[in-house]
Amino acid sequence: MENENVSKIKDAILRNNELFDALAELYKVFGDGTRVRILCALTQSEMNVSEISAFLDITQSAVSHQLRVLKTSSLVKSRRKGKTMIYSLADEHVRAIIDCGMEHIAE
Amino acid sequence: MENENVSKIKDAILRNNELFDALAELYKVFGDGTRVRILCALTQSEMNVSEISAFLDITQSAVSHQLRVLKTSSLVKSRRKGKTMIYSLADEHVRAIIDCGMEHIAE
DNA sequence: AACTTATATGAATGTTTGTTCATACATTCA
DNA sequence: TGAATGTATGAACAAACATTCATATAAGTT
Repeated sequence: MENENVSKIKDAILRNNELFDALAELYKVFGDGTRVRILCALTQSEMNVSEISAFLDITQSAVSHQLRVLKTSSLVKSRRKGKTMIYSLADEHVRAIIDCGMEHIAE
Repeated sequence: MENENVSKIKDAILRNNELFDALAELYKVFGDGTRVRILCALTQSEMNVSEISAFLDITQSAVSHQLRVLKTSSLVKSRRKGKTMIYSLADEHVRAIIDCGMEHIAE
């Protein structure tokens, strides 16, 4: 009986579309080569836009567009330094998520 | 000097597009509400296609299509049981990746 | 064998998405 | 202030993708 209730709660959670959409949205951000590269680059050290662009050999415009996506998703943060904008990982979760995926690939 | 070499190696790794594309491909699979729901459902117990379809209220066809994607990505496995096909998570990494994302959302 | 149930699949369609190009905005420097 | 550098952004275009519908395949049932 207790078990049955738990099961019903689980069902309710599983049917909670908002939660899963949020989860899917998060992974969707990691689901692009350019963005993953940017995130991994920032794993090493913070960088400004030009540096990211040069380091990964991606157009400045493309980098900017993707940085906006990453910032909207709260995966990176930025601060101004003179003419440049320095980007860095927003928190350690990003690293954790990347590592988690890497482990699966390395299987 | 040692440090410089390490840095160069890191650079080389970071420029390894194949690895990041693989990572992005993996996350791309998680980056869809339907697929995440299916995976989470299978987190509770294995299910056949009809059960998944009914449980999540998604068309049988849509479920089948997405199960194929999940299977191609080695995230689920299947076995036949009479007329039905029973699907289950391929391994524990799937659970780990989902949990990892959940933690970020729950922040 | 014919029928029914369960699942898979192909084509069509509408939507989302990443990049490019051009250009605007912001900051420093002369 | 004007020029130069660094970054952001909007529009346009092509490619990728998820769902639906119709139908095919497969296994059990009578």
